[in-house]
Amino acid sequence: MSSDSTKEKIVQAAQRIFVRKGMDGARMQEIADEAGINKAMLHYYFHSKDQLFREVFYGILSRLIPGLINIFKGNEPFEDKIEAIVYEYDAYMSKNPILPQFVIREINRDPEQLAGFMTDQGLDFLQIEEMVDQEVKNGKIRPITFPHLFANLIGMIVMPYIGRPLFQRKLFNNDSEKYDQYLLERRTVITQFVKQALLVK
Amino acid sequence: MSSDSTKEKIVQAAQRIFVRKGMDGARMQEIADEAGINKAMLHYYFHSKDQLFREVFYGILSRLIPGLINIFKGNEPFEDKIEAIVYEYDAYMSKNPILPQFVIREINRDPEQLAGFMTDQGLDFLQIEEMVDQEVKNGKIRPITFPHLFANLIGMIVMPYIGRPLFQRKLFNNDSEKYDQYLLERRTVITQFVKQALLVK
DNA sequence: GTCTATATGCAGATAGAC
DNA sequence: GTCTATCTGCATATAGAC
Repeated sequence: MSSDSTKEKIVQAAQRIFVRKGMDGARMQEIADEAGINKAMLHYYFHSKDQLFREVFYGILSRLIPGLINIFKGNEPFEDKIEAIVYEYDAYMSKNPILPQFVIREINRDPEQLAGFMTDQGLDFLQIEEMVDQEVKNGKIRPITFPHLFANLIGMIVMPYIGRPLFQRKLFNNDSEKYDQYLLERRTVITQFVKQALLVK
Repeated sequence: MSSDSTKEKIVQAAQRIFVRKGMDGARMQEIADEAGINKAMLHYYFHSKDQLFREVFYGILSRLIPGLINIFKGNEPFEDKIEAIVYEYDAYMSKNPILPQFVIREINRDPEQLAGFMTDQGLDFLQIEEMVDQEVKNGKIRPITFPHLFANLIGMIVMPYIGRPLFQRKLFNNDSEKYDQYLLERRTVITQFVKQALLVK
């Protein structure tokens, strides 16, 4: 149907523009141009810019979360889960480099809704918390609580994407290819780092 | 002089408002109200909102950087430096919780200027890079390059501040006091985590 | 459903009196 | 230096013809 395809074109275009410019920097006109349609059509399909943004944002997010949940629910040993999480998350971000910015914006704009969305998606932190506690109790990893482990992991994964424009300049002479290489390295580096910090020999 | 004190009042007010709402969320009117003066005065002392923001932002930043540099330049063993960095940085952020958001915004708005500012302040990453390489070469710490160590450290420190509205909800039942407690804990947790990951026994 | 043209509203910036 | 009043521009949003 032609209506569906127009809506789809809009979403695709909005994704690209939002990814390139972020929510604030993006202009509805730009998105319309990118989609090859008229600005008014955006409002026909999505009442407001904010709604369009959220549609795109939660679309991207909802394609990430199930993978993470599956990893948590698996029966692999803890260290393998860590590795899988890092790889899954990082690979997804390399395809959607603006995702952290999206999340940060949404965290501050409407944390209630974001939290609710995660719950709806089946992301249950309490469950994971217990899992981590168990690992500690069983002497598999050094004592740490989930909130700390979580902040450590996400922080390490996300930081080079958030900081890229600065880091690339200050640390890699603004060499974009070297930075991409660096990003790839981080998967193993982070995994190693966490294992060394947590695994009891 | 009354002119100086007005300018100072503006900066103070802007700091509070920017900290509370971020650059985009802040309104010039709000800042004027907070300062108890007229909106036009803002433009008298600072030509534009952007300039005011940068004045505040770089003001806050310039009070952080010297402390960090001093730590790097000291002769303490590596692990003590890590600990000192974490404490210094984190303590500063607990007083300026919006700082990470400021930095993120500026990183994306004008990374060139930010990079230049850091250089002006005497923050030389190359120098630190060599220091880390030396520690590795001397077998004091496990192999890691500075860019990786840097991203790991900053990421872990900064993440709970960036993610607070979400983390507090999902991990601490929205209990603000518990979250403050958690933030305090992180200083020792991060230090421990990094030491365990890097120090060779 | 799709377009052109226009309205709305806001926030930053300026003019100009005192 | 400080104010009131006003302008400007832009970006979102809508009206209405086809």
